[in-house]
Amino acid sequence: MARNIAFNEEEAIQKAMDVFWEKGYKGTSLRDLTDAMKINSSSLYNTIGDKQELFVKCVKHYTEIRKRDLDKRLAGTDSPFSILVKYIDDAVNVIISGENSCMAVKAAFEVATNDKRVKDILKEDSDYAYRFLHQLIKKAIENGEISDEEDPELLADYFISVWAGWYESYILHKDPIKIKKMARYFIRQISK
Amino acid sequence: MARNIAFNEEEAIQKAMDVFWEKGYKGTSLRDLTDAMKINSSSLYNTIGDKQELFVKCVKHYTEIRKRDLDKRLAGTDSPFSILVKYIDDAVNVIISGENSCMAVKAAFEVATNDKRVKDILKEDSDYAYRFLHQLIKKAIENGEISDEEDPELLADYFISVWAGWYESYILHKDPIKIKKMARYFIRQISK
DNA sequence: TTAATTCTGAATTGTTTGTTTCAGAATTGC
DNA sequence: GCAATTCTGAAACAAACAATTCAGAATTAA
Repeated sequence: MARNIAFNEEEAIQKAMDVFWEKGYKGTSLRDLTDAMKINSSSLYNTIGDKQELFVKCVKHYTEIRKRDLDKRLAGTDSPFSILVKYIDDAVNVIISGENSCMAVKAAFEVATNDKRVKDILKEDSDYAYRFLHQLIKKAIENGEISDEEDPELLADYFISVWAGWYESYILHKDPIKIKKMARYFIRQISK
Repeated sequence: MARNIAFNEEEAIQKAMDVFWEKGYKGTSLRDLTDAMKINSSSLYNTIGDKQELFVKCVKHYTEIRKRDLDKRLAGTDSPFSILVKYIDDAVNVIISGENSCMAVKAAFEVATNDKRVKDILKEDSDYAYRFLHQLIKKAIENGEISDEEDPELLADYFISVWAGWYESYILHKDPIKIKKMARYFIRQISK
């Protein structure tokens, strides 16, 4: 019988993800990847596949982490509105404290236009965030914390868009106050 | 005395810009560029410079076109508020009718993090749009078309962010209605 | 026409790219 | 321990990459 694979695939993908996240798809060479993953290219090709395949797996990994995060936020006993506010606060803190932008946003602009698989994964990720926001907003409206004149579907889409734009703003201006103000404005607007 | 350059530099940069716009910086090879520009690589290196230099010139060219567009919008006799609404409408139409995203947004995510020159050009471009929006909103508040409780600086930043996010939304969902709804929501919110 | 200068195009540079090969080390079940 | 199987690592692959070279064509002003 055969021996087992000597490297931990999930750990390796995590390492590869970090490199792709920083350098982008085209900006990352296979040597960058194998160096970070600490495996030989033959092992990579025998187990995971080629560069594209690896990238797809990294994006999938990235979105799975985000999915788990959203699930955890729903698991608590906080009110829908306070979950929402906490989520927005945390999103702002991730933007203004991280060196890098969101990998999903970067990949959307660089890769999703050419690679259907990546696009579908990111679309699924976006839809998941949409449903997360949508249900919270809907419940918050029922609780009377958000005005019933607001459209939960629209607001969910709207937040996802502003949030992506905040990353671009922060790349260019590196101004935390700007982002914080916009977040506060968004919350104030939807608050009854 | 010496002969003149046989190719039109601005035309060549326009062609190069189209390629960079579509394929990104890393995704564009020098062959792609010289093919589109219809010049030899030696001519390119003798007149414009290397790939980076060319990209910087292309981004600059892109932002100059946008600058001229904003200036033209201010030149008319329309009210500040209607200039604003028309600008937003046009922005939406560009997003939902174009195959590609905004080059400035794409470049911000792919290149601006590594290349200071590109970042500075894009920052300047963003600041120009900011001033454009800011003055229109301010005047619209003075005219009573926008509530004086709104903060023109915040709203200008806010629109620039949502607008960038709309591009990501459209890449993933290709849903014109989504974008139109969000634009209408933004206009309705600021309308007195 | 001429001499000075500059631009052009084909060929080529060394490097880096993604990918494959294959001999041998490692691990397994029996 | 052994045979079967599979993983590993160094080396090598062709292709693509950005960039350079240089001889000669083209253009200029006198």
